[in-house]
Parts: sequence; C-alpha cells; structure tokens
Amino acid sequence: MARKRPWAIRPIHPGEMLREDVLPALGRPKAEIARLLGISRQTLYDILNEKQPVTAAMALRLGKLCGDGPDIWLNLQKRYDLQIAERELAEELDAIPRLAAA
Amino acid sequence: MARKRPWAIRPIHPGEMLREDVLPALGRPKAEIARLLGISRQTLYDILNEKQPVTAAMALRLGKLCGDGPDIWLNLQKRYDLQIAERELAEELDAIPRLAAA
DNA sequence: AGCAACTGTAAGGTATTGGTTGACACCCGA
DNA sequence: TCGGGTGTCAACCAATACCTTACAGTTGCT
Repeated sequence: MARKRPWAIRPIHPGEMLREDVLPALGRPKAEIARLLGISRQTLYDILNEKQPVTAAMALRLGKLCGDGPDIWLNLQKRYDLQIAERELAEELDAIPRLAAA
Repeated sequence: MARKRPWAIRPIHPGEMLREDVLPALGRPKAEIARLLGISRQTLYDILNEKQPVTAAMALRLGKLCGDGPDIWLNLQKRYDLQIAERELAEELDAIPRLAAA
C-alpha cells in the first residue's frame, strides 16, 4: 500500500534543492544571495539547513531571483509539509470519518 | 500586463469554498463538523470567516472528512497566500534582480 | 602584514499567529 | 424546560519566522 504518491518516498525540503542545485548553478557567494533576496544571511542559512520553511513571501523572492516562478518553491514546501504532518497526525487522522454528501 | 495567471482575479480563501459549497453539501451542523475534525469550534469558525489559514494539518483533516484529498485545500491556500504576499511585497520584490545561471 | 569579504554556526529577542478554553446571548426542537 | 446548535468575543499559550549581534576560521588582495 501507501502507493498514492509515487514521488513521496522521502520528503524533500526546498532548502535541499536550493543548496544542491540552484545555488551552485548561480555560482554567487551565499552572502550576496541573501543580500539580493533582501533577507538576513542567517535566514538563508536556516533554509539551506532545512531548519526553516519557504514561506509564500520567501517563495516570491526566490522565484524572482532565480527566474523560475514562486510555484516550484511553494509546491515543494507544500509536499514537504504534507508528508511531515501526515506522519505525526496519523492516529488522529484515521479517527476522522469520511462524510458523504447529503 | 499581469496576464500571468488568468484565474487570479481575486484571491479565494479555502474558507469560502468550505462555507459556500462543501459544508452545505454535507448538511451537518458546524459544531459536529468541528468535533469530527478534531478541532475546536472556534478554529472552524475562524477558517470559515477567513481569519485563519488552512494549515497542512488542517488540509489533511478536511481532506479526510470530505473524501477529497488534502491537495485541493492546500493548493487553494497556497494561491491565496501567494497573491496576498505578492501585494504587500510588491516594492521589495522588484528590487530583486533576475540572476542568470553561470 | 593587514584589510576586506565570505563561511558557518550560535544566542537571543521580537512579533506574529495557529490553536485552545471559557463565556456570552440567542434560537430551536423534544 | 432542557439540550444542542449558532455566532462572536476575550484571553491565553506555544510555536515560529525573521531579525541582530557575535564569534572563529578561511580566502584573496594590495
């Protein structure tokens, strides 16, 4: 079972993509990136270390800087949040019944 | 311009959909709905009044109860957040340049 | 050598907010 | 008359997104 989402083997934090693929491709120092994004250097590092999520605002910044839209970043975060939440709500979730329309 | 997202005329809060379409279709008292969702009655009302967002956890609960998955709810919320954030970050956003890959 | 800038991490603060409980006033059906 | 639904308010709590400041270490330039 658990074959609902084939890509859902492991939750992927946006920070991973940023750290592994995007930033190397841009080839600029991280300090400059933070400056350009208009955020603190600390915040950037927190995202890179997957300690902080990519908010809507952050997705807009990233999307602007990288040229791709904000959607990729926010979708990635959404999936990540879902999988995490699904884990720690498991018991509470199957206590919820499925209501049919009247 | 501003013709990137044709559906983006007006941000739609998930609470609107819940209040206008889904709950009426289910035809159960809201107090019961809250109980079934495992959340406080207050929280449900806040969502219905669009004062509180639909979290990942909340999307899972709603998705379970309504039978549709959590994605619809979270996508709706994502779009909403994006449009709101886009508004109040406007100036700050076009200060961000578009970086080309190295 | 010495300055400037980048790296990575940590500590601490602030403001927001998702969610709760408790209470109120009102209406309706058994 | 009692139980339960409705809608809203106030107060609180825990979490957290973001910030500033600071530290020690490397690299590069002049």
